[in-house]
Amino acid sequence: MLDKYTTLIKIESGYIMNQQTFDSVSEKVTIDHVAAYCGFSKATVSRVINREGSVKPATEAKVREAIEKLGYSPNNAASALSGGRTKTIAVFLPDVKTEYYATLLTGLEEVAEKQFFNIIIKTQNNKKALLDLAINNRVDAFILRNNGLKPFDNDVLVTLQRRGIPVVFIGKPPTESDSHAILIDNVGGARLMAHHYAQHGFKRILFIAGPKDNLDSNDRLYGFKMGLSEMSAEVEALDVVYGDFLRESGYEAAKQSLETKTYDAIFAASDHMALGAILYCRGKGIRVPDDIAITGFDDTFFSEFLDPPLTTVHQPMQEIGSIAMETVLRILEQRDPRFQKIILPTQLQIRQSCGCAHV
Amino acid sequence: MLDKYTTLIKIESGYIMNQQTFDSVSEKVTIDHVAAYCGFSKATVSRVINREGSVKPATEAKVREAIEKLGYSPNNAASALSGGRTKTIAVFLPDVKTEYYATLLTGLEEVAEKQFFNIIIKTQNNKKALLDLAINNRVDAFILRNNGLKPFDNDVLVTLQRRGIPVVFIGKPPTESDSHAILIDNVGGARLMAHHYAQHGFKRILFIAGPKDNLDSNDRLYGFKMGLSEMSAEVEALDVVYGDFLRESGYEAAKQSLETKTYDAIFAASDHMALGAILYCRGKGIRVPDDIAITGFDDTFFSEFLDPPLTTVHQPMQEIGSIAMETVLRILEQRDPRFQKIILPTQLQIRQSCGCAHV
DNA sequence: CTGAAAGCGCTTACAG
DNA sequence: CTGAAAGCGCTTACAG
Repeated sequence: MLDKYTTLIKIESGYIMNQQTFDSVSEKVTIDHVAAYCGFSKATVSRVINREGSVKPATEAKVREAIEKLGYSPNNAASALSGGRTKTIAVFLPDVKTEYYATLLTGLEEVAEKQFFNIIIKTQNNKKALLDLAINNRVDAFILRNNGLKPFDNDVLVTLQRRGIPVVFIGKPPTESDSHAILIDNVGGARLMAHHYAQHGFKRILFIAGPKDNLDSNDRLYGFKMGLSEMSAEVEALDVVYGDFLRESGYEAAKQSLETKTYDAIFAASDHMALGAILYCRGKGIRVPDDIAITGFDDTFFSEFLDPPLTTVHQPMQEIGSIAMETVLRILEQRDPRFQKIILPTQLQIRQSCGCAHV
Repeated sequence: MLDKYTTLIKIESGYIMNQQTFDSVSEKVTIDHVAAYCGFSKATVSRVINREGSVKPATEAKVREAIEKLGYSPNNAASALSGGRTKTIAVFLPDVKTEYYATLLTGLEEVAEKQFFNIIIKTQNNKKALLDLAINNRVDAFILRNNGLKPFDNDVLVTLQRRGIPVVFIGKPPTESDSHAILIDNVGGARLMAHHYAQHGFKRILFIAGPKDNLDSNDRLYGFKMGLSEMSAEVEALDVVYGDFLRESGYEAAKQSLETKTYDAIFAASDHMALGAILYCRGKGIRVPDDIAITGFDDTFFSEFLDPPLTTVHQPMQEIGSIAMETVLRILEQRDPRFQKIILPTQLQIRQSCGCAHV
């Protein structure tokens, strides 16, 4: 032990060893080193690191000084193996490429990095992989995004619960129960859009929805109808076609619908589908917004730069990510999260594709 | 041991235990279990898992059967701690939000997932964090994206090398040495763009570059000039302004330059800057491409949907990611990667912003 | 409030 | 080709 300790000191001060200069940060410092350095046992060192609270302030101070001095940071694998924290969070996302999820991930990453947590991302809803992470204690908690289509296996959720592994959902959780979830106000955003539609006086409206039983899409339609009726809008037609949130399906939906019927406006449940509809109109020489208004939902990066710039419902994507991560970390620290479900506000982003003039 | 083994069998067949039904996948199976099941020692089991090759085929078969039967998968923390594989790769990216990196990450993720490797992503070029991952054996290898501005500390690289941890760079590595790198053909792509410019007969050209000493940007300018001279283009002016690859800087560059001078065409070193330039022109009533041609580099998602659709140089972003990951895994498996440096081709993507007609 | 000791689940010399 | 044993760096009862 003394040997190790002596060695350590040398390294720390950057001495020459074996004909090579070692940098303090480039060599392994273990809990034994800091224990030796401060004169307490490694159990005690472990306790101050894990904030067990049962350590005398004076000794805590000495331990912390040693940690600082030696540049010690715990080996996560060892902690994990002995049942402690892994300091890593598993994140399951449908993909990582569409701007929506990329931005979400940015929010997640940002706060994780700040708290010295690692993120492991998985893009396949793979039951085996998920369980593996949980069972082997590779991960302290999960953040799950349910894409609204194939929900997570219930027995997976049960396993996590039985093992006491915290889970935070992004979007509606598969079971109502007592799961934590970060949601956005789909209903409210669509409702605002409806109010705006009423002001424009649109009478024949096409709603391009997401997949038929997608919860987000359904909420948006629900809110839209609610808003329309609140304004006693004299709607002659409110037709609904189903897409899959992607551009291509928006194009197809517009094509199908506009070939047989005319509308004053299209409200798409995603900006990508709105883009598809705009592209269809552009190809057909139908002018937006002069001949038809087209609006979306999401306010993704490109919406602002479309021609015409897209009127849409803004949702705080990055914030969803950062709040989800904060919630998870708060649960892990036993600081009871203040809310079980957090609903983030959406807001109407008026640009020109609805027919409003450029200001 | 027998006890454990018996228990295991019960679980495996889904028996009722302690008034609760256990699912085989939801309980922990260790190397001891499979050793007991197949009658060999755990050392042997470990050997077949790690493909040490020194195992008799007959026993390997039995071990594999046991593994399969019990649904065993090794505990990564334990492997890591005892000096083995962690089955996780660290990925350092400047960000994860811009489409460029999001797509890269998708490629990375895709092949990692397929090979049952985990990815830990970091978006801060944080020396401490990087070393931590390496020193604590949290990670088998690194994939590093040098953003061309603040290169990775050389002593970090030295540390990795000394520990024998494989590193693959995306983009030019900071030191030429013998590092693995996945590159794209910046020079070739820009050269093709120059040829196209020559065909259009553009004489007064503005090049909106990236940061002054950014390698990608410099290569693009180099290739562009090369292409121009190859065609003996009669260029009256080739001015260069520097941006930072982002939209705003493209806008500013266009503003500065077009206020004092007129150009036939602008070639921006990124699509985002090209977008900025287009936005500036749109605001000023300068028609693209009628009054001025504007082209970019990257072929990001939105380029196709701009008005006019952007002529640009396509680079295979997702492929860069997947090849980088494949290269890393190949190195880890000791299968010598076929190439030290891999340069992926770029190609000219002609759309309308250069003045070519819609076909 | 603190320490000695066992144990987490692997891998890897070392024998044979 | 295979096994017994030590050890990786922590955490956590259990004592005191």
